[in-house]
Amino acid sequence: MSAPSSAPTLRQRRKDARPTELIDAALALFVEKGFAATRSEEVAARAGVSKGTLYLYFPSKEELLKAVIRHTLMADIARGAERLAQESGPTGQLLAELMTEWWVTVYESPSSAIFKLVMTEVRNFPEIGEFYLHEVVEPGHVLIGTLVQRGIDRGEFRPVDVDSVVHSIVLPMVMLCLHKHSMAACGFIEPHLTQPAQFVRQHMDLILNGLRAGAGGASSEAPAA
Amino acid sequence: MSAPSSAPTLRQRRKDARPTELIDAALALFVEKGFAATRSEEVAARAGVSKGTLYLYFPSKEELLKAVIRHTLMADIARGAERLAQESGPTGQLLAELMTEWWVTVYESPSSAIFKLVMTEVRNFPEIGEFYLHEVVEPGHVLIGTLVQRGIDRGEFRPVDVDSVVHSIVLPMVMLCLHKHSMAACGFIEPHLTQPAQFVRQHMDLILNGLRAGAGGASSEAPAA
Amino acid sequence: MSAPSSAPTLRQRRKDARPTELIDAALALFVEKGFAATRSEEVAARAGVSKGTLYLYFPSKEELLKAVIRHTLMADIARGAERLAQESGPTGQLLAELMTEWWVTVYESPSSAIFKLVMTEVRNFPEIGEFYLHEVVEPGHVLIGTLVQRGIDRGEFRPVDVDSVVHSIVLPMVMLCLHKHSMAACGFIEPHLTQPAQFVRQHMDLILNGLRAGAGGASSEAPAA
Amino acid sequence: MSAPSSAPTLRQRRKDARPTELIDAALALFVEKGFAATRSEEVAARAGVSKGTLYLYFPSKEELLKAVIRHTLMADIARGAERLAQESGPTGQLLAELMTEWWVTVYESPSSAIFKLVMTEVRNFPEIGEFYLHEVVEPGHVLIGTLVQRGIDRGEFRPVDVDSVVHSIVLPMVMLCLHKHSMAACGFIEPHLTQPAQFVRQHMDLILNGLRAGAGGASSEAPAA
DNA sequence: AATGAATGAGTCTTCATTCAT
DNA sequence: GATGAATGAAGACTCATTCAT
Repeated sequence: MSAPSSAPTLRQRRKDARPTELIDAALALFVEKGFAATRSEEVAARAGVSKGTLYLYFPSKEELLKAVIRHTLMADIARGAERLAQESGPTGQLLAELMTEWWVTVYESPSSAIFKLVMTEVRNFPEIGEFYLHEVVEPGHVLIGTLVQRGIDRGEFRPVDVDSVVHSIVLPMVMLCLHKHSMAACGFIEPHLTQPAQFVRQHMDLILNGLRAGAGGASSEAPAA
Repeated sequence: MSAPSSAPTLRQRRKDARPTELIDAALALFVEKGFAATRSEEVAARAGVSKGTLYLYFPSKEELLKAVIRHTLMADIARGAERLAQESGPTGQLLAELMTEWWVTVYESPSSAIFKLVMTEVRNFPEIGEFYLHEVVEPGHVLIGTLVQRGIDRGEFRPVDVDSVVHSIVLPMVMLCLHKHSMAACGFIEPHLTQPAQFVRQHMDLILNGLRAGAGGASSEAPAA
Repeated sequence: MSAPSSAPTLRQRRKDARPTELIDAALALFVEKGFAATRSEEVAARAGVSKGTLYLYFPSKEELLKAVIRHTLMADIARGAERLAQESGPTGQLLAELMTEWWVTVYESPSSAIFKLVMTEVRNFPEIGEFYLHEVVEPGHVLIGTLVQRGIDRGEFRPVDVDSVVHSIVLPMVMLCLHKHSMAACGFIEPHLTQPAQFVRQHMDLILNGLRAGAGGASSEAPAA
Repeated sequence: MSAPSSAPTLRQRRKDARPTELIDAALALFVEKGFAATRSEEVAARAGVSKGTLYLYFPSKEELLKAVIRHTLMADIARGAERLAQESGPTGQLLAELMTEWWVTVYESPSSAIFKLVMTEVRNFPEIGEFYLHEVVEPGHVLIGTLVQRGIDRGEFRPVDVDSVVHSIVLPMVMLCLHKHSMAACGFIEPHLTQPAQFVRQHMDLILNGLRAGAGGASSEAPAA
């Protein structure tokens, strides 16, 4: 209807950015107030558009939620895998570095919010869980698990239950992200839980020490169930 | 219709039981669907009463939420403290036993659901966070922290940052509870995350090994921040 | 079920008083908040009984309303008529005395509240209007009208439209009652409107002066329409 | 479907008209059934819109009530004052004309309904009373009082209590309005109370005659309190 | 494409009324 | 008779979604 020459550039740029802007706005609000308690008009307002525009890009609030999760994770999913490519030196050190760099990044990025969102909404939208499990949990678990196994194989680590160790390593990091978007976001701050770099380092130090080859079980009980 | 002998108390008995029945129903639903997405009528129905009856005992849905948290935690709060009274033997063993018994109990009890509920709702109802922080987080942290410090003082553990270790110990346990009521409740089960007894034992074994006196930091970096 | 000898006295007295107590409580609340905005439990509470007891005496809230109006008016209806019996002396003086004594009494009695109640609720419960019209408005109008006519017949008053004069006489008095239970009850007091005795005297003085025989129409216009 | 010429304003025109349409609908219903007994959906329906639309323009039923009173009075408030500007001729005539023209207008206009609404709802919403007192009662009282005083000062009227006379003049007019929206609206019609023009004229004739200079108090009692 | 007025299904909450005790 | 726990119909208000402009 108008001249196609120069106009499309600016308008096009905005148009392309819209979905992302809406997703970012939705992520922030869904994580803050929960999906059910967030009004779609709020999302639109935060993205600087009107209610109607939201429905131009997403057919419903629920689809917006799914888009939020898919889109936000895409960015950070691969990151960890890349890290692994640079394997070199002793496994412990690699593991410590991987966790530190990766998790601090995740903690600071919008991805950290996804953990809370998934936790909060899986039971209402199980598809979310499926996606999250296959795209995030499993690859991540395998990644860390592979490293731990390598350490055992090389004799750097004592023989332990790999899956269990992976959880001992990862769960606190996930918890940190959840905390950031729940208690911490309300001002209930505990120093250690809001300085992820420091905590990850100390946590990995403790874990790696616990993995050190040559040491038996620490307690008087056997490590196995 | 019924024997007149026990009749006089029947009504009263029901009345006394109502708040608890309603709270239990509410806990289950709030944790499953979230506070905002749970209709008050559903809560009433699950408790076996009508909509109106709910409002006979709680002035609003929001007050019901607060009652749920207060009431449910009360039961389990003291439990941990009691455990500590039985201190004896080496600190590591005590710590492992404490964590195992206490957390398996918490994990199986309704209290485990509270973690999710608090996480999910703090940002909408900050009073909840205050209560949770003072009544649960802080006492628990102090309890474990005291034990770790004792271990260090007695030379059983190497010197480490106590707060950080407490988090390394506790966060995975909390995460287990969250997982139970989110992913696991949807059927996305990871074996280790749904057998808390086994995991706690292996986790504590790893941690205690990492705390063993005589060992330096595992990684090339210094243990202190 | 119990001995009929002495017990019935006290209990019976209370029982007989109940309906009246409930009616008084209802009148006060219906006039204050309106019928629709008054909860039946409030009425019961104000009468010192429980919700259920109210329904022992009145089959529904609406029947209670009608009972309130019937019962409350009964007392004061006859009063005016009695006054008239004592006719003696000049009509003007009789009229002034009648209005002063009668209306000050009505203004102070619960009957004054009835005016507001009827006004407020007729449109929802027209039966009320019928009753009020036949039992209160018409007798009262006839009573005053008869006196005015007598004054004219005797040559004490100039010839005027009797019905119109009756309204000029009575409407301000009714208005005083309405004011008492609306604006004045909220603290918006205008001195003249809350000292009925004084106002009635001055009002009647003005009216009677206006009725004085020997005077033509006051304005330049003819008195007739 | 419609001509595209005037189209651009159609939507806007409707939007601008909505608040007034809603207020008119609300006035009619609140006066008919009372505020508490009127459902907000009824108001919307009478204005030809849906429930939701009402809340687009007024945040709550209570705010709608206040808007009704403010908005409806605005129109007629100034009217009386304007009338006074045309002062000329003898005070009595001016007063009679003022009352006749002004009150017949008020009686026929929606403002007449406001008297009932205020009376009915002040005790539940005292702010209404404040507004009504300052914007209607006091200005009106002063307006009439000034005229009466002028008549006394000029020797046209005998000395009387001005405030009392103002009430003798005004209260019946207000009562007429109340009657119109209560008993009369139910079909309980008394001829004089529904022909305001005629009544006002006769009423003012009576009053002005009663104010005539040169006449003493009519009754045997002194005119002063 | 963007807007925001309009809708009405859905939810919280109240309250007249019932009935077991 | 008296009570008050329980009910559920009804009403205020919200919000996802549509659609005329």
